Amino acid sequence: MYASHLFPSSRDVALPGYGLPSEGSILESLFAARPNETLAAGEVAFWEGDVASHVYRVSEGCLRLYRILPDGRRAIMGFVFEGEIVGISCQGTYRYTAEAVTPARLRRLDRRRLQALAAGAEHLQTFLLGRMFEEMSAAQQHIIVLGQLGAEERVAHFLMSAACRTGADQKRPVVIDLPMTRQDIADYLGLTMETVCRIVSKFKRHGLIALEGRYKVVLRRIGDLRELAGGFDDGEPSVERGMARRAAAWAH
Amino acid sequence: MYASHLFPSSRDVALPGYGLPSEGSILESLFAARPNETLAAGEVAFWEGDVASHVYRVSEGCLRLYRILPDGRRAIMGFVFEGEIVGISCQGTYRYTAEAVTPARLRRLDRRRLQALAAGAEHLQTFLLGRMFEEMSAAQQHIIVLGQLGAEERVAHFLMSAACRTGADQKRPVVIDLPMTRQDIADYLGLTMETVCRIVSKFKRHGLIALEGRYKVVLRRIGDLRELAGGFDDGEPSVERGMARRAAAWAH
DNA sequence: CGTTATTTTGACCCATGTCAATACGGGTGG
DNA sequence: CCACCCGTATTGACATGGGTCAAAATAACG
Repeated sequence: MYASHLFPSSRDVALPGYGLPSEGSILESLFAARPNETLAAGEVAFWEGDVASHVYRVSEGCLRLYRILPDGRRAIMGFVFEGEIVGISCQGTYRYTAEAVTPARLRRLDRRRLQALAAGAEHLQTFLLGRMFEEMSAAQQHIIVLGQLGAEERVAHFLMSAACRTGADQKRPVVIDLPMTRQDIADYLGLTMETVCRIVSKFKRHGLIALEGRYKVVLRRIGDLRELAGGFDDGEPSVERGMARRAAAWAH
Repeated sequence: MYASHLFPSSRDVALPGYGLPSEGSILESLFAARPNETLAAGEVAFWEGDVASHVYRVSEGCLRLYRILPDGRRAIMGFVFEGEIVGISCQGTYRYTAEAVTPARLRRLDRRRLQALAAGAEHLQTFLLGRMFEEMSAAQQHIIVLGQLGAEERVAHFLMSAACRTGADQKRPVVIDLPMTRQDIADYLGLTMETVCRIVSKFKRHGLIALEGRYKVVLRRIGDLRELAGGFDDGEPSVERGMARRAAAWAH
């Protein structure tokens, strides 16, 4: 059940979304056998409150996951990209609406069937559980971003997360795709669209990034961005970092 | 109901098919067989980054769960009270430090042993999984509080959460215990101590609450507090609420 | 190409943070 | 049991980050 060691902790735990790459699992073959459904931009895969009957794998495109508060505010809980899975950590009903940012395609697995399969397959069970741990970890990371970081830090962190997710991490100029709107980013980071714009512009002005059209960003000085992001990342704390924190904790 | 990360109570597992009372008591009896260890206020049960070797049940007192950022900021991820369990949703290493707010006592279960037991006990497995879902749900709730709510809303939500957890929810004047310091509350809500103070004072001035000493609050007008909290709670969305959200989503 | 939604920028304001001074409460020792 | 003391909480004055409202610029798409 808690066989964590079996799973290499993924490096991309801090990514803005809840879906994580799923390569290398039997899940892949299960999904591959399902039809590839199409979603136009703005269409909804499932609604918050719906019975969580399926687990989805995005084969193409990008989804936003959000909740609408009673007064109309929208909280984006995450984004899901190609190759990632959504709907695993739901119980009973979905906790957010999943809507296509771009035209998208996805395959769905029946939850009950998946559950039944997992019951007999130790490693599938462990894999799913590992996924939940990752989502939990990502949620905790997001809590820290929203609770502790200022606007610049949040945007920098968002860019870094996107970079990590895109794969290329340390390499110099990384180009990342941000198919979502500024408003989406704002709703995800707990800021306004205008603030996101200003900060992006500022980063550009200072040469940290460059824009290529509306939905592509070149990260030109990743080190500086990481520093701006608060200097913390999402991996398991290394020994030294663990110690550093312990020391910091002692200080007060 | 109102959040619960704050107070992830182990009793109110109200989701259909998960966490039946008897399932909980298995875990209870496992814990009951363990020695009751003592922690002085300020002592640490485990550190962020430590190998997550045990699961703990607080038999008395209150713990704060936190992470320290590289620059010294402290993010409190939650509080744990008597009867509650901590450490279930960790993988490999603990993701936060657990420190006693008050003098506390707790019992620990070896994680590997629990794992082994769960492997043969379907309902124990289900129970543990249900707890993880709850923690996930609570984390998502916290994300919304931090990302979308203003300072007053956050404090109101915090008080409501505490009230729900204390049990009495609808009854008029509810007295709640807040053994943590204002700074703790601030670090939990992503505010400053001063802001928390001002808002508490304001609530008092307006007759929403009354203070009894430093660590007890009387909620005198729960309805108003709930409204201030943003009018949303943590339960499964009801049908109407689901529809309302859907409508709101359509609006744009 | 033109049309329209999205983004960007600007001016202004407010909520919340910061810094600093008191006040309070509760634990301790006499 | 009382009084003192120190850490915590509260309040105040001021600064500022980020929100709001509005206008202008830009890019995506037909």
